[in-house]
Formats: sequence, C-alpha cells, structure tokens
Amino acid sequence: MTTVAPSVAGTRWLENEEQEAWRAYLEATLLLFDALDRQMQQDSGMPHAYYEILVRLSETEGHNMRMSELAVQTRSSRSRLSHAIDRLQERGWVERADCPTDRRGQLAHLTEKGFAVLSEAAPSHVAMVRKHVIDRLSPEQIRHLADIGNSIIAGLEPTCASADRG
Amino acid sequence: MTTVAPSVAGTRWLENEEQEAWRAYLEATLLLFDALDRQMQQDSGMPHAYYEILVRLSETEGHNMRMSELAVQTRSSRSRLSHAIDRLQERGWVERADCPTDRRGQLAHLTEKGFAVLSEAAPSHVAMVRKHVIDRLSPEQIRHLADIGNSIIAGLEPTCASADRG
DNA sequence: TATCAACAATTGAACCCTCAACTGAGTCGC
DNA sequence: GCGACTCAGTTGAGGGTTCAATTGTTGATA
Repeated sequence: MTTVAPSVAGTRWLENEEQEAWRAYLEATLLLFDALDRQMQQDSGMPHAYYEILVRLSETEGHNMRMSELAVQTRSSRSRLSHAIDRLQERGWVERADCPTDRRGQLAHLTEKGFAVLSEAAPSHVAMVRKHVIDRLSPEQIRHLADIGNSIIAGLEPTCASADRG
Repeated sequence: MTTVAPSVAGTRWLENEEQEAWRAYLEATLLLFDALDRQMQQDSGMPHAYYEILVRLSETEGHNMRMSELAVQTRSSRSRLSHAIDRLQERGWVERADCPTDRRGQLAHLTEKGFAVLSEAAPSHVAMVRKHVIDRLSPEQIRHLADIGNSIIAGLEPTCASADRG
C-alpha cells in the first residue's frame, strides 16, 4: 500500500523492513501451500487439508477422535470438517461412529484403507516439505521459524478469537 | 506422521525440531490467513486475495497492469485471476481494457471507486498484520522471517516449476 | 420435571479456486 | 503467405470453504 500510505492519517503503516518481511512470508507461503496442495492432489487425490486430518487421526490411540477435537487440531471450522469427513467417508478412508459418552457427539475413525492411503502419501509429502522448507534453512533458522510460528499462534489461539464460527 | 514413520523405509522423516518448526509454521499460517480473510470479507466484502490484486494495481503508474503480469505478482494462476477480475469488475472496482501493443493482451485497471475501497480497507488490514505478526516479533525476528521467506521463494519461483498452470 | 440456554454436528447455498479445454493473436520456418 | 507452434486470456465444470440456519442433546435452574 505504499502509494496510498501517505494519504490516510492515523494508521501506523509498515516500515520498509517490516513490509519486506511480510511480503516475503506471504508470497513464500502462497507458493508453498499451492505446491503442497497440488502435489497431494495429484499423488493421492485429496487436498493437503484432508491429509492433515488423516495424520491427526493416525496419531491417536484407536485411530479415532471426536469431531470437535479434530476440528480444533486441524485448525478447521466444524462445518468444514463435517464436509471433509463426508468426502473421506465416500472414499472409504474414514468412518463415522456414535460417541459412547455423549449422544451429541460423533467419532471420526481412520479405516485400514485410509491408513494405507496415508502411508502411501506421507513419504513424498515429507520429501516436499524437506525440499522446499527444511533443507533450505539452517538449524538456526529452523529454530527461528518455530519461535516465530509459536508467537503468531499465541496471538490467534481460538480462545482469543471472538465467537463460534461453524 | 510420527506413528507411521518407523513403518516406511527409505524416507528421511523430520527430526523433532524440524517437525515442531513445520507444524508451528503451518498452524500459525492457517490461523493467520483465516483471520485476515475473515476480516477482509467482513470489512470490505472481498477475500484477501482480491485485496492484494487491488494493492498491486494501485502501485503502478496509471493504476493498470497486464493480466499475465498481475498474475505473476499476485502468485495467482491466469484462470484464477480472470475469475477474480470478473468479480471485481461486477463491483465496479476494476475495469478491463485492450492492450494497445498486443491484441491478445488485456489490461486490468483500478477504478476510482476501487481505489476508494482499497483506501478504506487498508488501515484495518495493516493493523491486523501489525497486531498478529509484526508487533509480536522483535526486529531481529522480522529479519529472520524475511530471510526464511526469501529462501523458500527461491526454491519455488515459477521459473523452477514445471509447466503452465492455467 | 419443565424450561431454556449452550453445545455438537450437519446442511445447503453462495462463493472461490483448480483443471482442462477453448478462442484468438503473435511468431517462426519455409 | 501458409502451417504449426506458442502465447494471452477466458470459460465452465467440479470440488472445497464459508456462512447462516437447523436438528438434536445436554446441563442448569427453578
């Protein structure tokens, strides 16, 4: 917004270094997420967000999780997750089950087939993350990235946000 | 993919520190982009990506740019940009014009109305970026973020990618 | 136990993006 | 100047996400 900057009063605009950092982060992330999504779509026929769902399920005892908890962990809205589980269920990679302790609840369960698909997808996904992120950064930069990410998360945790969204 | 990791051979998995950095970056970015998109949608009725289009146009002499150049600068596919300009044109914020030097080409031109909308949208957007990113980081971290971003971009520049995509 | 607010999850419409196919214009070789 | 190839941009279908509304359940209170 350089050209508009001087024309609006009362706003603390970004300094040059801040602007450069923001744009570098923004563009890097757009390119990267695009590349990850495309690769996942081509290799496994699902978007990257769905892969993350399968990952989270695979990391639990029993390969299942409450919908709402899964939504939190994948940083997804309830609605989005519900639609996503629909698709994954159609493919037979995930199943729904009633929650034994709360009749409002549903469990998402990763099937054998889903686990197989995940195991199939993981190596090239990790390779991609390595190639485009991890292996391009020094160990120091990797620590910096973790710190920066955690700082940003701390200011945006769902508990800080306003209302329910979906 | 911790649980699957040991079961698949030949893949160099992420170390703990690498995994943490990657997840922190991923989650921070999901939360942040979500928040930015939501704010822009509520305040100005457009997604963040459309705002970036207006910003790029506002930064040029004459407030216009070739579609293909605009696509490169906004890290967008030609198709995506074309659809986006459709929407912005419907709202009267952007106009299309024939390119004088190449009859295949089109210019996207930011209208007065579009510029006004942008000027309206910019302050709270910048405030958001400040609040959730810039002001949470030290000057040193801001330099680190720029370096990290640029390293990632260097490995993903369109020239490195394979074919045309839209 | 009746009532009412909060919660868990789903639904459908509207919107955005991707992909592949297409139109029309420039370019190169002959 | 003709054909084949490339380039700029658009189009429409299909799929993902968001938002607001809805269903059914739980918990608190009187």
